[in-house]
Amino acid sequence: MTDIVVQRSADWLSGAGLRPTRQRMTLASLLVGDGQDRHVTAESLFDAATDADEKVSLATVYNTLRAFCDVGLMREITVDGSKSYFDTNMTDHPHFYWEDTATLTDAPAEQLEIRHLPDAPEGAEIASVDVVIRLRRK
Amino acid sequence: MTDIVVQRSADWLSGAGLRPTRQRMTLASLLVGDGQDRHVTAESLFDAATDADEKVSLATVYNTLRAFCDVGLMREITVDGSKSYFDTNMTDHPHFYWEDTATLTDAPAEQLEIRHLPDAPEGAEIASVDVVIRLRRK
DNA sequence: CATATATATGAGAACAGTTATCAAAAAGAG
DNA sequence: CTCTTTTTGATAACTGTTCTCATATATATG
Repeated sequence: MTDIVVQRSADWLSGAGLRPTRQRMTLASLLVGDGQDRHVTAESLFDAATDADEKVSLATVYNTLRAFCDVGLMREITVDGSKSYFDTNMTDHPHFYWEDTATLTDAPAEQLEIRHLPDAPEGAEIASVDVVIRLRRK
Repeated sequence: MTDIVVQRSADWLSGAGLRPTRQRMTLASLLVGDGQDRHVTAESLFDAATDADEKVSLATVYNTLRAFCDVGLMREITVDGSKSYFDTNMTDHPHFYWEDTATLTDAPAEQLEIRHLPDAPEGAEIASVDVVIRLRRK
């Protein structure tokens, strides 16, 4: 883990008021260490940590992903009934879901233009609008 | 179950080439018996059958919902990580997801106007576009 | 630096939703 | 009817996730 990765990870955590424990630093560096956004499942992040020879329990991966969401560092994306996906990109944007590999990537937000949205029914307000573009390999 | 409900349910099944067993007729009548579209989970449909004093096992509810999807009578909608939702409305349309009750309803398709959609990445094509409007009660 | 207090971790149990198993029952064909 | 195929359902198994709680770690305080 280079200095800049450590720095970025530490900043990311402290900016949200989270203590920089060894496990959180490990996961943070895997998530935002290179300054890029990332989409993970609990399992994929656990595997990534294991591959990097970092010991983090699966329970902690779950706890930590939830903690990151709670403090607004990540958001949960619902694309598939069976697994939860988490995204470090907090801006409002659509997603590509690759059906063959069950992976999630960002779709360019500037290419989505919604001209009109259904009105929220009486007594309700729109909390968010999720757009998932399902892709099939040609 | 009135004649028209029986008729509609039988037609719905036979149109898809499915045998009209007692269980399928029960579930079909609950789903499309009144000619309206419906959104269910396996559990909600099982409960509805139970409430109607019709004996259908939970396993059969799952089998049947999958069978209905396989033959194109229904589609599965992904809105929430924990449960699968099924919709009898096969047209392309957005959904309202009511966060407080975890229920799904149709949003008026004619009120959604997508002017431009991100291009599918090289080597991929768009299979479908899911739009879920999350609602919060005011 | 030492120690107290609050917080985080992890092994494994528990849990929810769903799928698989497979013998018994029911549907349709001949 | 009888035979063959399909469907059903009780229950076990499975998957992803959450819970439990003793132990370990981080930070605050003296």
